[in-house]
Amino acid sequence: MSTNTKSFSSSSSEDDNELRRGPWTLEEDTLLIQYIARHGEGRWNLLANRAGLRRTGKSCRLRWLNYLKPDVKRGNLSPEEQLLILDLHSKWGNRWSKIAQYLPGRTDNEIKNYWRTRVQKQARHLKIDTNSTEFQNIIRCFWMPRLLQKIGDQNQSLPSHQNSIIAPPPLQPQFTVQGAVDMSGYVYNSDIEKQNTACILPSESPMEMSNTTQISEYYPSSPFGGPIVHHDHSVNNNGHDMEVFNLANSTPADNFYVPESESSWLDTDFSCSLWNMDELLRRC
DNA sequence: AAAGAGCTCAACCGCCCTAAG
DNA sequence: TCTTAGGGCGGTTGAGCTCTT
Repeated sequence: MSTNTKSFSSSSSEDDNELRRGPWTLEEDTLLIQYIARHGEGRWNLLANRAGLRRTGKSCRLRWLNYLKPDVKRGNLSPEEQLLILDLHSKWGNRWSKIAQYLPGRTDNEIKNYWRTRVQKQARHLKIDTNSTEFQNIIRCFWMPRLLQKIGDQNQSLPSHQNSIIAPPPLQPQFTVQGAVDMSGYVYNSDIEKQNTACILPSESPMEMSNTTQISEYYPSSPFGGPIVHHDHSVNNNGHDMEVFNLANSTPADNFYVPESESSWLDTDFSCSLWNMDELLRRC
């Protein structure tokens, strides 16, 4: 959206010394860009004066960083970026600027807006607090896997090399929990707080989930697009040590085999750190 | 076609931290 | 040590756009 088309609140009769507020004009943008091109960023109050802008230093800084800076990326967030935001927010909370450091070209303002308009909206619809364990589980169990599927779909158009990881089968909805439909099309339980489990369990699983050992092996989200119910070690035909990951509702043919030497790319708690997933997807 | 509701996102506010004097 | 200015950051607002009825 171009703010240059918005109405301007200041009148032509306003005091010349009065600071301007509201949408920036094309002329102001040009002044700011030209000044920074010549003198660089920083000392924003001084910059505002010397550039001839009747704006506060803060306003200039914000306009530059969030809109005018050449490397600012426009347009919708990609699934990868959305996934990273969800993952990093689960770790750091509302540390928007810190999260933005991991999304080149995206501003903290943009990420904050995404969180408030997309993520918080879902929580409101479900009447769940975004900081609650329930909502975190929904993100981990349904939203993130769905984004991973989208990323996988995108990557399927690329040449694949069946090397270290066996390509996953198309992710089918593995949960039959009754409830609302989230923005990614999955069905989840809107009354989740009534569940006693810490995470949403698949309704059907090839693994018996009742004993303590196997439940301790259950990870609701994984880089492979679904919950991991078991993992083990094996040796392949070439004599290489492999880690074997079993997903819910999978057959042995669907297992994911990751060389031991590569498994360090996985988070120990399978919390879907994007850098690890990115690397895994690249290697698929 | 019109009106109202809902959504998006640029911009502002106010608090906090840090460095310089 | 205290004061002050600059800058960073998270929260909030509201104009304009889009969607729905």
